[in-house]
Amino acid sequence: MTEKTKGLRPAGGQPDKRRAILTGALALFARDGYTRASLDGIAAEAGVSSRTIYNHFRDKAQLFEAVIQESSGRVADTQIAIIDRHLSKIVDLEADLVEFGTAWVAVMDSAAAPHFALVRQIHAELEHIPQTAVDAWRETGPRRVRGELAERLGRIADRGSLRIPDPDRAAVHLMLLVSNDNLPYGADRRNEKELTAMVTAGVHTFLHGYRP
Amino acid sequence: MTEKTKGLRPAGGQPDKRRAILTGALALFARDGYTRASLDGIAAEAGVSSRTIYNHFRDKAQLFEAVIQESSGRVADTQIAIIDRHLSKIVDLEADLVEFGTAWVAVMDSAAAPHFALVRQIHAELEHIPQTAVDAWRETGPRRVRGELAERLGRIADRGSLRIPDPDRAAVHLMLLVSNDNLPYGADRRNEKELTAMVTAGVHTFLHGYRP
DNA sequence: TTATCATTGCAACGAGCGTTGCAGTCAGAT
DNA sequence: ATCTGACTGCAACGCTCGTTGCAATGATAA
Repeated sequence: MTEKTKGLRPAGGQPDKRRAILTGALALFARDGYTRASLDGIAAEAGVSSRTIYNHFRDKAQLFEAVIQESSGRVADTQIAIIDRHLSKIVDLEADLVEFGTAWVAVMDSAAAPHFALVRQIHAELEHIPQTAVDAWRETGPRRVRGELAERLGRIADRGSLRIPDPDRAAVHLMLLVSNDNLPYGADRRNEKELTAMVTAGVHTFLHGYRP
Repeated sequence: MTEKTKGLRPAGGQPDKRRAILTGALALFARDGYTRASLDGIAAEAGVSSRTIYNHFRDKAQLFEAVIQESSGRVADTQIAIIDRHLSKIVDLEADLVEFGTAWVAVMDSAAAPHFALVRQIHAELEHIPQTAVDAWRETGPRRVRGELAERLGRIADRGSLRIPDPDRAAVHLMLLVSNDNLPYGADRRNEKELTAMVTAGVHTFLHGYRP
């Protein structure tokens, strides 16, 4: 509303409105969850009439699934970029892994923080989301990222720097260790120093667990 | 309703009713989450009039917090029992850790499955639960378990079987690795063989990461 | 028996929410 | 200028839910 519309508009609603809706819906779904988040709240957050949402999405459920898909794809791209940037050319394996882990937790805690709050909502709502949507999300999100990371680790193992019997499992282990999976086991909120200490310790454990 | 009341009854409602309410509320809160779960549904699940719930608990929020506390304490006791049973007397460290991990994931997947579904709901609802309740839960639940496991690991390290700079971190790493943290990274549902493979691989990584 | 008390069923309230219809407005395309 | 289509504000619907009040029931303790 506060901005002027510019450019052509394809069929099915204006794309900037759609993007605004998706962004606002991500924010509210992430914070409040599917049931608690209201369409009026989403509309307000997006700066859009609540009636417009029904111009772009069939109902609340489909909006939720669209938000999941959109956010998952975007974040997966970001994570894969981090993987490519830090794990393509290896010079010092431990140092490169630490830098990878640092970038990993940084993006999880800042830019992609709403997305991972949404992921917690998804995990809580799993019984109420149609299986097809869950499968689609897993495929375009975590599975794709895990596959990319597993491939990189496998390539490093081929060069002899690691011994990895199961690349998928190694990828999961590395992600778990460097991110502490969002403090589930009673950890406090971390400052900068504790954060790098966590990443370093995780990389250390991973490295000695998979080093030949 | 269907059972006869027996024994004395202390002030504030009958204890079997209270337990039935807590059990039913755990089941529904775990499956549906705080907002979606209705008091009528909980009352039906518990075999109790919805009016009776207000005899035992002030409102829905306090019932939720009571369920969290009750379930967390019970499950923490179970987990600590597993820790004591498998990590007190060490004969073969790797074998004992694998047995520990096997019992760990078994209880998470069966007896305590509703509790960990509830934990996922807590993680999703964190912004809507009073800080005091969150702190109380962390203390009687994950923190207490982590402390117990850290102490055991530290004692093993004192005997020279492990080299552990930070026992708390080591405890978190071990729990993450043996449980894969409830398949967040795109893992499929596991059968029995994959489950032991997961535990074994996790123990292997942990052990080589922390072995001197 | 009588008194106490937890439990129950029912009715009611007020609020919030998803969803739809309708009329009006505004910007771009012909 | 006219037409098209998207957006908006408003009102309304039906529904669910948390919560409370009230009268009735049944069991226990004196």
